[in-house]
This record gives sequence, C-alpha cells and structure tokens, in this order.
Amino acid sequence: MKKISESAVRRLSLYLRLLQEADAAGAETISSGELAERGGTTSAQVRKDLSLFGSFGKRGLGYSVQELLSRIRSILGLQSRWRVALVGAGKLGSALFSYRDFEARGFNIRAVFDSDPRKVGTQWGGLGIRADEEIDSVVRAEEIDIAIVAVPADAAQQVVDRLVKAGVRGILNFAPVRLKVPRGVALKNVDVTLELEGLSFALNTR
Amino acid sequence: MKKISESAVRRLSLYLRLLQEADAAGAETISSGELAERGGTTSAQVRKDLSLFGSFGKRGLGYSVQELLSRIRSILGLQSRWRVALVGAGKLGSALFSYRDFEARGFNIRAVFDSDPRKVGTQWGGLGIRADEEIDSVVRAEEIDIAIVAVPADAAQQVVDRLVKAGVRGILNFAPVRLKVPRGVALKNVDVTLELEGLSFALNTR
DNA sequence: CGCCGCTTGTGAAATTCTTCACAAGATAGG
DNA sequence: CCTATCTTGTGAAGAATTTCACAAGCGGCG
Ligand SMILES: NC(=O)c1ccc[n+]([C@@H]2O[C@H](COP(=O)([O-])OP(=O)(O)OC[C@H]3O[C@@H](n4cnc5c(N)ncnc54)[C@H](O)[C@@H]3O)[C@@H](O)[C@H]2O)c1
Ligand SMILES: NC(=O)c1ccc[n+]([C@@H]2O[C@H](COP(=O)([O-])OP(=O)(O)OC[C@H]3O[C@@H](n4cnc5c(N)ncnc54)[C@H](O)[C@@H]3O)[C@@H](O)[C@H]2O)c1
Repeated sequence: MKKISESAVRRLSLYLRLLQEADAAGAETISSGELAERGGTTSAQVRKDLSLFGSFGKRGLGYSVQELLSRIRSILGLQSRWRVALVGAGKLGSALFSYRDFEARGFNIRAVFDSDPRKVGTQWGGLGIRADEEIDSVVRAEEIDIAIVAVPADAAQQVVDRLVKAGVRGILNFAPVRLKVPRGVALKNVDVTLELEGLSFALNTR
Repeated sequence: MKKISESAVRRLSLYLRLLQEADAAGAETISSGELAERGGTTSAQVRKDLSLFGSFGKRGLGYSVQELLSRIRSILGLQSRWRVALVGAGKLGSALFSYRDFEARGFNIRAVFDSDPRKVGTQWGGLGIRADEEIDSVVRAEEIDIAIVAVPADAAQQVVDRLVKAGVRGILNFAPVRLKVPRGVALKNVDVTLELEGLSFALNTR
C-alpha cells in the first residue's frame, strides 16, 4: 500500500469532524469544495486525500455524508473502541480524564496510574487509581492498546518503557521530552510550549 | 526574507529545549550530529535549519551552546516576555494556568476570563477571574499579545472575535473547531483527539 | 434522448522539504 | 609548518506533497 503522509491522516481526522458537524446539521451529501472551505484547505487536496483510499464520491453530486463518515472511520480504525490507560493523575491528567470527547470518539479510558501514594487507591469516576508498579499486570489484564502519558518529563521515559514492555502499542505523550520507543510502537507528542513558541515566532516576524 | 516552514520552526523550538538540557549538563559546545541524535533528526537537517538564519557554528568544532541558545531565542522572539491571557477557567484552563513551564519560557499569563458568574471574581494565584465582557478593556489595558482559548467549541469563535478586536495577535486554541481569524493574526490549534486518531490509524495499519 | 451544469478522480506540473556530498575552515599534534 | 581529523555551510539531487487542469460520470430538465 502507498505510504500515507502524517498530514494526510491529520486532514482525514479533520474531515471526520467536519462530516459529523454536517451530519448533525442534516446534510445528506457534501462536496470536496465544501469540505475544503470548512477545513481550510483546497478541494483538490480533499479529493487527493480521499483518493488515497478509494473512490467514495459521485461525480456531479459529491460525497454521501453517511458513507464518507463510515469510510473515514474505517480508514482511521475507529469502528471499534480503543482501550486506553492514563498515566499521571495530576492537573493535566485529571483534565484529560474528565474530557468526554475521548469516550465519544471511541477512546475508552480503562485504567489510571500514578506514583503518588496519596493518590493511589482514590476513586476517579468509578475507576481506582493504581500504583505505577501495577502497570504491567493491569495493562495486560485490561488489554490496553494506547497510553496517555501525563507525568513529569523526568519520569516519562521510565513510564513508557514499562508501558511498552506490558504491550502498549501507541503512546500519546504530553511531557516535554523526546521519548525513545521501539519500532512497532506509535508515538505522538503534544507539546504546548512548542506551539506557543511557534506563535512567538510568527508574531516576531511580521 | 526566505519563507520559513512551520516544521523548521518546530524543530528550532526543539533544538532550544535540547540546548537547555545540554547547557544544564554543562556542555560548552555541541555538534549538529549531537543535536540531531537527541532531536530525532539528521545532522544535515539541523545545519540546514540553522543556516536559514545565519552561520552560527565553527567548522571542526560545532556550535557554542550559549551562543546558539541566544541565537535561537532571538529567532523565535523569546528574548522578552509575552503577555498572555487565558480564556476559559475550566478543567483544562486550570491545568494550563498552573503549568509553570510557560512562565519559565517567557509566557506570562496576566489575565484569566470566564463567562460563568460563579467563577468570575474568584482568585487564581493572585489573579482575579474576569468576566467575558471585560475582554476588550482588560486585553487593551494589559497589552495582551497572545490568548490561550480553552472554552467549549461552540463559544470559541465568539471569544476569538472579541480577542482579535481587542488587539490580540496570536491565538492558541484548544477547542475542536476550525477558527476564523483575520490575516495578521497567528493561530495554532492543539487538538488532542486528532492526535489520538492519528495513533488509531497507525495501530490500525500495521 | 440530448444537453447542461456540477463535481469527482487523477495524471502531470509545480512547489516545498529533506538528504546527499563535498569544499573549506578550524584545531591538535608532531 | 604540515598533516590528520572534525565539522560546518551549502549547492545540487532527490523525495514528498500540493496544486493544476481536464476528461469523464452523474442527475436534472426540456
Ligand atoms: N499542566 C499543564 O497544563 C501541562 C501542559 C503541557 C504539558 N504538561 C506536561 O504534562 C505532564 C504533567 O503535567 P501536570 O501539570 O499534570 O503535572 P502534575 O505534577 O500536576 O502531575 C503529574 C502527576 O504525575 C505523577 N507521577 C510522577 N511520577 C510518576 C510516575 N513515575 N508514574 C506515574 N505517575 C507519576 C505525579 O504523582 C502527579 O500526580 C508534565 O510532563 C508537564 O510538563 C502539562
Ligand atoms: N479537558 C481536556 O482535557 C481537554 C482536552 C482537549 C481539548 N479540550 C477542549 O478545551 C476546551 C475546554 O475544555 P474543559 O475540559 O476545560 O471544559 P470545561 O467545561 O471544564 O471548561 C470550559 C470553561 O469555559 C467557560 N466558558 C464557556 N463559555 C465561555 C465564554 N464564552 N467565555 C469565557 N469562558 C467561557 C466555562 O464557564 C468553563 O469554565 C473545550 O473546547 C474542550 O473541547 C479539553
């Protein structure tokens, strides 16, 4: 299969959201031009992105919102739910835990870990916070696929090593460090400071 | 001046962090190869990125950590502090507000806004939460440059319109919507769901 | 049925980004 | 002073991504 660029995947994810909005607004059908307009891109880009995976549209008509929704869900692997663990029950972790969109999008948080003995054992929305040492057993037992890492930077690599050893295959990292993971494990970073610095650069050079 | 790609700016930001780490570890000098290794890129890429802005290295030796630190800070516009406002004092907003790294990196949060009357007036670390309606006056009075938007998706555009009208020139948006801003205003989005879906795609296709 | 207006899917062109590869500067050691 | 060893800075090549542009399919209407 052709290699799919990261930016194409991001755009698919964006189209998915736009389609959900269009669906909620009652649209039956949508054109590449409309998607482009709402997504801040071009119609050619939209068609190219979709054409990487097949021909989903009808010439003259556009795309069926329902069909495209289900196609993109299937492309992104969102037909079934993913089993997710959250590591780090701090300020950011608690915001993420209570963020309902994850569940709505198919990401099911099934375990929370923290190393602070004062936090271990407390209940978070029906889920007990587990100790760090339990990562291996719980991740295996719950068959966790994806872990969200929200621990301090200097603990992140160690946490990730444990997660990987326990079989986690995808990691979303919020700590400002460049983590090492073996090939075969997918890693994404969210680095808010880096985004702010991007703004700083933009403001600085105009 | 040559156009600088967004990815180049992201890498500069990364190099900055790596340099700070190298500096803390006592390094006087660092080569493009070392930076590349730690940053997960190639030495040619590092040199190319830097060469967009000048020649900072010494052949045979590498780069002076101190000098490169200050060069990159200056390139990114981080010599002086930025005046930042946070809009949305919810779960995510409170995590962001208490995140000390921002201050350390030169982003100074000087105002917090929320529309919830129960929150307005309460103190957050010495800063009173202001009502939404005060955005215009406070942003002007405090000469805010950058706003962090952490309100629900359906309120985000309206909030941004107010911010822009009040003179904010950079926006970091956490709400899952594609915002419209006039040209001249820089906008960055942090979309956690989109990152998770990227992981889903990666896990799905291997 | 035939024409018209609209929109897709896609090669090809254009542009942007990354990697290569090497001349040349810098240092150290003899 | 000369040689060996590093490492930069950068054109040029190569790869990837985006944009262009148009043939062809589809539906509606007279
Ligand atoms: N707070 C923010 O808005 C924000 C924004 C961007 C990035 N981050 C990053 O996210 C991470 C968490 O930030 P935070 O503000 O929630 O910090 P925090 O201190 O509030 O929470 C960190 C939590 O991790 C736990 N922890 C520490 N070591 C651990 C380990 N080995 N295993 C499991 N848990 C461990 C701590 O007990 C604590 O509960 C940090 O890396 C931070 O840089 C935070
Ligand atoms: N919680 C998370 O982890 C998380 C993760 C990713 C994205 N987000 C996004 O960040 C945003 C905030 O999320 P949250 O979890 O903090 O929600 P929240 O409901 O806890 O907080 C939202 C806050 O915004 C305030 N608000 C609403 N309308 C406003 C307005 N017009 N002006 C000023 N303030 C207003 C509310 O009073 C509330 O305090 C949402 O768009 C959400 O989708 C949140």
